[in-house]
Amino acid sequence: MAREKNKHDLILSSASKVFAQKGFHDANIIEIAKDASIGKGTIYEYFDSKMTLYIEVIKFNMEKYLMRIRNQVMSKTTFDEKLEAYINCHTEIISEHYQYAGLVMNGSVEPMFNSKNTQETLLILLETRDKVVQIILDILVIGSIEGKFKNSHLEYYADLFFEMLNRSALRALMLHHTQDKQTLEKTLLIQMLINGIGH
Amino acid sequence: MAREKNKHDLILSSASKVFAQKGFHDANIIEIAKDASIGKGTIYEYFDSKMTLYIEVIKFNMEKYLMRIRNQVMSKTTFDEKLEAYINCHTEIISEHYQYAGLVMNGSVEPMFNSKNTQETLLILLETRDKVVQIILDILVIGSIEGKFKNSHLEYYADLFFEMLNRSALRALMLHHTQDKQTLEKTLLIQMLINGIGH
Amino acid sequence: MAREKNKHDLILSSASKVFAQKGFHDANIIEIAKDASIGKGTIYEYFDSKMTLYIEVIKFNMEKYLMRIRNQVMSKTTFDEKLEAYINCHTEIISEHYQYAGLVMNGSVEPMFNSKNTQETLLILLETRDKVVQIILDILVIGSIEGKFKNSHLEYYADLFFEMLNRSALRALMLHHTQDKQTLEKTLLIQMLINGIGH
Amino acid sequence: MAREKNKHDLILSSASKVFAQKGFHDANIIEIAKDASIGKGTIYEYFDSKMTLYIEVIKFNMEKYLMRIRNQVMSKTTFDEKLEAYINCHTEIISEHYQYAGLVMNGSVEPMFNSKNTQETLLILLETRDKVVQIILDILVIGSIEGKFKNSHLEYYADLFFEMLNRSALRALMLHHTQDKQTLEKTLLIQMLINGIGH
DNA sequence: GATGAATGAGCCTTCATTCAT
DNA sequence: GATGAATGAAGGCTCATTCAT
Repeated sequence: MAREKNKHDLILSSASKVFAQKGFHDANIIEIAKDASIGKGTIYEYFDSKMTLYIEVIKFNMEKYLMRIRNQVMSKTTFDEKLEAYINCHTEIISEHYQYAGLVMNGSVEPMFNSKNTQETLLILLETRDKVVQIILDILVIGSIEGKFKNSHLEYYADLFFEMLNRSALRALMLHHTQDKQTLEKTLLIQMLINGIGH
Repeated sequence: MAREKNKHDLILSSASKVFAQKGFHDANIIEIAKDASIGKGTIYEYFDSKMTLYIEVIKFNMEKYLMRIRNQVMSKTTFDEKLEAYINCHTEIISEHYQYAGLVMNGSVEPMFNSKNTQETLLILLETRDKVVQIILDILVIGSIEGKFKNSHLEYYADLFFEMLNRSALRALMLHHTQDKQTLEKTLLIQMLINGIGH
Repeated sequence: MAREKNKHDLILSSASKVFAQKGFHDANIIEIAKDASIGKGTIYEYFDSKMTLYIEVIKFNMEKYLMRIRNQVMSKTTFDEKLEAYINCHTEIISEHYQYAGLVMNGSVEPMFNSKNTQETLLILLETRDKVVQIILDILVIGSIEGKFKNSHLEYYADLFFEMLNRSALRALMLHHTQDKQTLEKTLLIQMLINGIGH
Repeated sequence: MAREKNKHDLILSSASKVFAQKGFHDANIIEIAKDASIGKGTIYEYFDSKMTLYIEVIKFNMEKYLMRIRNQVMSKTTFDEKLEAYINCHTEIISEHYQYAGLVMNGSVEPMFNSKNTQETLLILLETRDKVVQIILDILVIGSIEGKFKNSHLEYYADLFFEMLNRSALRALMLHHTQDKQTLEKTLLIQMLINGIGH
């Protein structure tokens, strides 16, 4: 788990792993410390509290998630390529860290409902969500320019696409779909999004 | 809170309320007992543990949720009516108990990831989900019979409809959409599902 | 340690003992619980926190201390008898619980200097001190009536008597004076207070 | 804070300040280090432990306290002058470092009652006390030579004078007496000590 | 010698669960 | 059956102390 990072990121990485496996409450500081092969106290040298650490973990993962999506999508040029890049990238991320990627969609965080800390975390999630939706909107605009579909309510559709693509990926993971089934679903999904189920 | 229920259901009802407000970990047995105006110990006469109670609460709510959806949808006959009935009913339920209704979609439960208890709970959620998807499939079949769209991959589309309709409702709630915006989105959503964004 | 008290007073009694031996910081809840032969958690059924318990212990002891002094002094009638009763009673109390009796004089409490809690505790100590000084003043007034000395600045002398009598008792204890030496000192002290060292 | 001291005394000085403000337990090594503008580890180059440092601080202050008293008293010649010098000097010291000066009288140290360390500290306090009492005894002997009062039990009275003069000063500080009230009390106290309250 | 990052023992407090009444 | 007093395991966090640099 270690490699050559600084302690701060090492802790973040272990915390990310443990929080993902156990959730905020069932994760405990000792386990995170053990995973990072450091002492309990060291965590408190870098983070004020368990809650703070949790928030930082979320920020950390959202950052990584956004970066990866952006890089993949930007490396393509056409609507079809970009959309596929997005879907593939997202599916990958979800299968690696599905807890955190899922957070963007669920828009909910486990600990301390309605507390200030939760509000801060929610804000991060919503901001990340907005940024991803913007990426999809950019893709849709390209599709529109390519004449794939007409250009109305694209903001709304970007939102919906986001939900559906994510849901589809997450569900595939949870229901342990085969590779074939996933590919079929992906095709059907895109076809339906563009043409509706009427065609 | 009580009226004339038996203690078992009274506890279930209070627990449902408190778990929804606080989540599994932040909810206390004592608070549930107070809400039900009974003694702490009494809860253990009816439920083995906090975890068991939580699972029962989920079962209880899934049952209620399914029942309500079924009743509403069955009371209508055409595709349009049934779909609208489904959407309205679901939106209502979500705004009343969005924590629990949300569970069906998130397919995740807070406490003790990967434990036996969680597996049991997940099973309940997946079963409920399957039953709701079946209801939607029934609606789609009627739409297909009505000639609204062709009859292929309907099982898959039912699944997708479910995700999208739920997501849409949940998001409307979370983002505090106005009534007007909700109505517009609902219309756009159905239009897109049937016709795609190309039209 | 137990006898037949209610739990509240049992805890207070054990806490009094342990706090006296170790001071606030070095005393720990577990030891107090063990001394009272109860579980750690039980203490928190009766007291909100370690700090609260500490304050209650002080109140408890001040109460007992005042009561005892009052009873002893009231049971006598002449100046000489009352003064001796006061001295004897105080000496006894100090040798039994010298930490707490000492507090009245030191006017200082160990934990959290300048915090709200400390302020509250200080107030209790000062109030107790005022009440004891009043008892001594009453004794002095009787002495004055008896013609033992003239009646001026008695309030001030009551204050000084208090300090000196207490100090004398406390020092005797700390320096492990013999009974004889204590008796001699007591006599000398009273003599000096009344006649000064000039006679 | 530093000026030109060696590190050892610099630490002692900062520790003295912080211990006085917070008490032994609530004072942190890190705070002492910050006050001295040095690293935490450096303290352990000069002192074995927090406890050792605390003891050294007490020794340090007792030394300073004795020195000052001695210098002031020696600079005078008559009983009246010496006594006043003592009182004034002590009052000054107490208002500057009342925590430490108070220790001599209280004869108690906060941390670890009954431990070996505390015993060592107590010894220092008692030795200091003895030395101060000796100073007062010297003053009384001069008074006796001057014919102010007869020469019996002076050792005992020296002890009592010490207690009373100190108490008076400490109480004046704690109860925030005005300058006038302090002067009055000082006069009354000396008068009573010499003549008793009967005159 | 000076430093401060790292450590882990220790402590307060919570809360699910038990059980005598 | 109903209760709530009693319990103690568990966990977050602090801080004196160490030691590699």
